[in-house]
Amino acid sequence: MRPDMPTASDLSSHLGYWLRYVSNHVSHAFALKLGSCDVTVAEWAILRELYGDDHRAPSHVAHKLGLTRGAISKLADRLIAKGLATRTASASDGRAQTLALTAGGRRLVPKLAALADRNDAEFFGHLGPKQRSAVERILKEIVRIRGLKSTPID
Amino acid sequence: MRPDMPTASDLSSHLGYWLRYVSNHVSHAFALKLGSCDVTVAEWAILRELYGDDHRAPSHVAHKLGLTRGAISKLADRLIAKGLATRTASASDGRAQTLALTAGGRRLVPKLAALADRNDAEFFGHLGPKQRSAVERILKEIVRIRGLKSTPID
DNA sequence: TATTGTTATACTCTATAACTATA
DNA sequence: TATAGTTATAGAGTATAACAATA
Repeated sequence: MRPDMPTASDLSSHLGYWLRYVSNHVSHAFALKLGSCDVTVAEWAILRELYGDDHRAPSHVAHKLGLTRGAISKLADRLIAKGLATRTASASDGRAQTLALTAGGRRLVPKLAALADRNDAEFFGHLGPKQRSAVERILKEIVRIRGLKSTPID
Repeated sequence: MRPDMPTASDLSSHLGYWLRYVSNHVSHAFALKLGSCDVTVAEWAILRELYGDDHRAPSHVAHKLGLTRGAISKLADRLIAKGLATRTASASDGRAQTLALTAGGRRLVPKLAALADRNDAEFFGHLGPKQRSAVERILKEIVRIRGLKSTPID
């Protein structure tokens, strides 16, 4: 370091930086695993969402995942093309649609979840249960706080 | 939840999932702030790297940031086009290059760091100092462990 | 042959904005 | 007019692989 250099705060201290660094690598490793099932990380997020909460409006999924409706629309197209999900028009509201898993999609989710388990173990397996749950709690807390604060996404 | 549904491990328990969720939002919010200085998040990572460790080989930067040389090459092009960095041929090795900040680039880093500070505060400001340093330690530890394990990136 | 870097190509991810159809 | 959803467009981010120059 140069003694005459402005500190620029402490460059190594931004949590966002390390979060992005680690997240990029965790997601990339996971993407390689999911690739063996021809599914991407973003697709997995939707499958996972629909698995617990089937027949949902695209806008609901968008809100849950923190994405725009346009993004969900495109991802849903891919899932449908792969035979993993369906899109159904609502009977009561001509504008509304519903997303759901096909039988194949539903069967696939536990397999993908096993890959997610393995990926998690590779990156976080060394953490003790207390550390692990502390991280999980902190992340979910941020989502909660930001979720309340956030203006509608589009 | 459907009582007959296979558990698929616990879908809400993948740290990688929450990490990606939070990281995406933190990075997006940061990108909006950096946009006011016409800098992207990936460009910031390089500027930040060169600020503390100037005149570095692209391959060194790639290794530090966990990216490929091709990715650095493209990002460096953009930084050079913006007048924030320079690329210099090595005298001793005809293949080697060196990246460094321009005076303007060096002046810009503290401003960007202030934006990073602000972004961090928005997302992590509610954490106590102990929580904060715990998260930081855990993230850096993962980088350390994975760094040792990882095969060269290309 | 091995290494440093660049370039060409291709995808995913995601947003914004315009648009369609319905309410 | 407002809302649900789709589509068009665009750009960031990144990888892989082929390539050129040098060692």
